[in-house]
Amino acid sequence: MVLDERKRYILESIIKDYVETAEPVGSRSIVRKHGLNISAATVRNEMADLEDMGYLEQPHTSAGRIPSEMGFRYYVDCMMEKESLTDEEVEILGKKLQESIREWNDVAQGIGDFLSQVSNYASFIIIPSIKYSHFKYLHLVPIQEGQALVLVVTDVGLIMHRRIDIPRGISPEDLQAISEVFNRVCKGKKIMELRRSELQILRDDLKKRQQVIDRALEAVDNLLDNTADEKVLISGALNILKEPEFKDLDKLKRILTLLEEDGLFKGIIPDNISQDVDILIGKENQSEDIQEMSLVFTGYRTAGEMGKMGLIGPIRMEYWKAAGTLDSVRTIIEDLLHNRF
Amino acid sequence: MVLDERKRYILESIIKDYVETAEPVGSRSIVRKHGLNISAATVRNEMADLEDMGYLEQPHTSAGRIPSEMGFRYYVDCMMEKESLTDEEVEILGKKLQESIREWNDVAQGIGDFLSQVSNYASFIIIPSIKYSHFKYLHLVPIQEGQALVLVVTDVGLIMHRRIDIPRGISPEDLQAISEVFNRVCKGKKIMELRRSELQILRDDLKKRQQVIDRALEAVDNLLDNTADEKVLISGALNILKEPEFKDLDKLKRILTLLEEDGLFKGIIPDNISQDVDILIGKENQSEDIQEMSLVFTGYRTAGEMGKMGLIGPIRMEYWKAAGTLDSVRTIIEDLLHNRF
DNA sequence: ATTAGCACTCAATCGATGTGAGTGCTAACA
DNA sequence: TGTTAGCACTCACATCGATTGAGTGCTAAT
Repeated sequence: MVLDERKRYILESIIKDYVETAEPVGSRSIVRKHGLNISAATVRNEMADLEDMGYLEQPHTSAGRIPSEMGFRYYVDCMMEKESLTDEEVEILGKKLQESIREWNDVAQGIGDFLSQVSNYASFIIIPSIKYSHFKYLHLVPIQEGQALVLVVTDVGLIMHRRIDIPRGISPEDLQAISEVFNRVCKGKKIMELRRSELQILRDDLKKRQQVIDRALEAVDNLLDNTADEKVLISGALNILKEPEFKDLDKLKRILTLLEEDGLFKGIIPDNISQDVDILIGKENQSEDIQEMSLVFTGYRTAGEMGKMGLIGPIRMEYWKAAGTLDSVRTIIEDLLHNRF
Repeated sequence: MVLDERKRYILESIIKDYVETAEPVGSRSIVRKHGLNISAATVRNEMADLEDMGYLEQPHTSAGRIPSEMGFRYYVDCMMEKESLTDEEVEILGKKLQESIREWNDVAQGIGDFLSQVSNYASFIIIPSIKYSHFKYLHLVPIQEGQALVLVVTDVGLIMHRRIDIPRGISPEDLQAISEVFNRVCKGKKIMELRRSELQILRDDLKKRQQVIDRALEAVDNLLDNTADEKVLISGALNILKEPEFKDLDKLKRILTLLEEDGLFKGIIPDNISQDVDILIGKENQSEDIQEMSLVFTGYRTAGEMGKMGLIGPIRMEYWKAAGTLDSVRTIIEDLLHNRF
């Protein structure tokens, strides 16, 4: 559907005003605020047209208009210009990342915090499952008599550990030797292939140290069970308290619960995701739970796998800023991942 | 102040009713619900007395009475019987703990979750700073050419790690040797004494491996900076959404923010804390931010240090259940800590 | 095609009124 | 002297109608 210049301008004005104030926008206030040299009556006619076409709606007869979800969709598809991070904001993020040169988990948390602070919406960032990353290194470290640490390192530099009990009398050299066997067998395998059953071969190989290997295998199993899933980090959930549309306690409760309970959240993010910024407005969301919210999200590439991140806000959302921010942040962190890890 | 039997019974009735319903309690409903064989008028006289003494108050002239903070205090001090966990609940906790035989951090999180679920209030659990625990073991583990892992183990079994860059040409044997020097010098020191300046001695000792030691020292510094403070875990913050006293959005926002932002929370928990269950009701709290809430908390002993945990709810709180729960959980986790770590 | 003018709509606000749960006081009673 | 029935009084809360005002749609003039 093609709109003429003036209709586009009016639609945009209404969207900007409505996003800012959360109030229906009237014809008078448009001419006043946006310096049009046509009369309110003309605007009214145009608005009536836009409503017929489905881009606007009226809460009730004597109120102004608000953009419909379709109106937002049109704006996002045909008119929006993404607003990237300012230099200042980029600098802030840079500093934040420099402070935490630590594990990627921490970095991700930092990025999530940044996203929610700069946008004033709730942010999420999903770290891809380690299942598909590659095993690099296993080390058995003696901790004290009777205990050792199983240390697993992956190719993206993720480090996981578990403590195990070992029989007395196993020397550090024994542990070293066992580690070496592990590494020989597992080199380059995918993490998800380190399953116990497939490593039984080791056990048969080295009868004598059977018990240590058994324990180590258990630890690896355990690590996989507990960390293999993708990880969801939410930041700034309380930002939604700022939005007037959630002054209703029940709504608020539903949404906060959705954001706080790990399990619930995963369901609302689409599976197939690209490196473009994608937008789902209100009922466009598959999951009913967030059909009164909008989702702006993108994928980021990390060592072969695809992570996801995005922002969650009201339908009346600053899509231009949200989309621009995500664009900027994605390129920044992909650079970072490429250079640092 | 001593109250006669009947006044005590009436006070208790009012507290139980008010905690349950959050509504002012009238004289009629007391005789009705609690099967007293005196008339409402008599109860009214008693209530007037209790109000004069400060144990009750009236929101307005024509409403029923609600317990004052002083009334709750009297109840807690002189009448309350703690209600321990049921056998069922103990079993649930046991199962939960068995599932997570992992790090103490995870166990603590599990306990926090349990507390908030079983009580329907927000829970907190504070893991004491590792500053005062003792260094047990340091290990430098080669990860790949040019990188090593600094592994620090404390006497309570906490394991921390940081990755460092090392010059090419350092062999695993070199790392082993350096580790041994570290361990010799640091054995039995408190973690907070592992500060860089005090370990310079190492550096002078081994000119040749200077750079590795430098990096390792940096890593240790870094670990201390980032993990040395006590750690606060909050669970079930959203439980406060259930309480009618927080239907006011502003209040709600203040309190949720307090619970979600790490820094803010520490200020509201008293410093000196014993292994008894302690209760702070409303304005008894030092911190203004939670003077419209109550705090029920206790200390737990872990390897020499004192951790803290507790529940946060409205003034109209089920103190008996909260206090009993904390009592039970404390003994359970002290057993656990004693046996397992 | 645009605009001024005007009647119309309807949410929101305000005030008056009624209702009811609960109290305090008094006088009678055991 | 403690207890109780009776009754007038208070006050939050709900309900109803009137008023207000921002905004619309329609019509007729430009």
